Amino acid sequence: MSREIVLRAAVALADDAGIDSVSMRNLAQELGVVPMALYKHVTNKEELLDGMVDLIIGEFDPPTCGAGWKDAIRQRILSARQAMLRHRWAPEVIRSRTHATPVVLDYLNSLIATFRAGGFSADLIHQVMHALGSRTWGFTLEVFFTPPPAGPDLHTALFSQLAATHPDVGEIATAGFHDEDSTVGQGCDEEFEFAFGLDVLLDGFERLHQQA
Amino acid sequence: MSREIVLRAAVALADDAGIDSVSMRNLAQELGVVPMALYKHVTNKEELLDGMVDLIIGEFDPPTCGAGWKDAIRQRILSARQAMLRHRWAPEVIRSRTHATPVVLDYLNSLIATFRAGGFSADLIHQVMHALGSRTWGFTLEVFFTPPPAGPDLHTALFSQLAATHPDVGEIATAGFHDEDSTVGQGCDEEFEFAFGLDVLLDGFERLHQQA
DNA sequence: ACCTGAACACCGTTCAAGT
DNA sequence: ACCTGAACACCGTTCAAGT
Repeated sequence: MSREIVLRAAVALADDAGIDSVSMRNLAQELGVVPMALYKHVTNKEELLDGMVDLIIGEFDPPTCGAGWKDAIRQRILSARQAMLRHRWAPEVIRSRTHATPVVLDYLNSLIATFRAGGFSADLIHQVMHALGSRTWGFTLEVFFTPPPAGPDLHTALFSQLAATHPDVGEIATAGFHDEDSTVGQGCDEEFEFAFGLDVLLDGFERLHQQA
Repeated sequence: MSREIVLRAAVALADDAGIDSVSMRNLAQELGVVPMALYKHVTNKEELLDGMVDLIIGEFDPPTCGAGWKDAIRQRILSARQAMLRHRWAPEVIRSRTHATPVVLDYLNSLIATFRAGGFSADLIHQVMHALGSRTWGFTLEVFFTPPPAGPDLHTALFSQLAATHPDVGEIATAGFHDEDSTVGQGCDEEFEFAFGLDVLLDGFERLHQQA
């Protein structure tokens, strides 16, 4: 029993059974231990979640050397996105963090260093980091676009209802499908959407940097 | 006692005492009613939160006619941001929604209609809505950049510690301050940051639209 | 038929009692 | 000194009993 073991068990539990089942009581039971025993390795639940995020950041690709700032940032952020896909609970936990751990600061530092190596001014880096927002962590907030977990038939029913009441929303929701065989309402290519938004921002940053 | 009264009381309670104090039990007590009485007007807590979001969307400016798509979208989203500033709990609640209510769909519809009136293709509108992400709701996810609620002296202490361990993060965090008198670590002009990121995206959308 | 209190199945965390 | 079980102060929601 160490902090490391507790954190890894928490990540495994979240991967398997979802983040809702990561309670102090449940995690303790998973480890065959009394709930209060966890508080020896973690001062409270917030610190447990901080530690889980640290482990996930550890899965991000290290910064690539030699490439320009744009490719380096792009690749780094896309690798962060892969980590989010492996741990679907991670975006929700990351958003709920208020405290930056040393591991978080190291990651931010390495992104900043990449922009700096590309000749960006401190002021522009500041704006750029804000503009990227949660994209630095490999996800964006897709509010209300996330389809509810349901069977494909219920899904189709919900979509026809949507198409009837809000035809424009229905058309836009299905536009840009890259898989022609995809069922109606099955969802679009999230990888493509993510990269699209990222590239609009990175291209904008490049233009602003060249103007300065 | 009507659904309207329950929802307005919930919004008022969240404004005054924070979203954490909006529990079914607490809200019922605020209304001088037994907890189970709320379930007459709202089927569960999720629906209560849905209704609260609907009320906040009702505070967004109506679409402006006559202007181009870019100004119209920009003004609409900045007005959404003002609503978020009046109800600081709203971003957290909006992010947690999985279900789009009719009010939400109407709002999305009106944004889509604005892009369509500007001549955007359905495919481009699809990408553009994804790229905007939570910005359509007047906020972005500023993970780990939100300063913890603390007195200004504790704040300065935390910042000097940050500057010692991660000087680059410290410099970038304070770069681009627009108020020269602002205390170290007091935070930057959030209004400016938000508009900056929004404009990088809108400019990118304009360029892509003109190329097509 | 409607309303409502107690109860159920949970939380995170405190704290005193036991070893 | 260390560990731990019971207890505290909460949740959202169910459900049966009372009117």
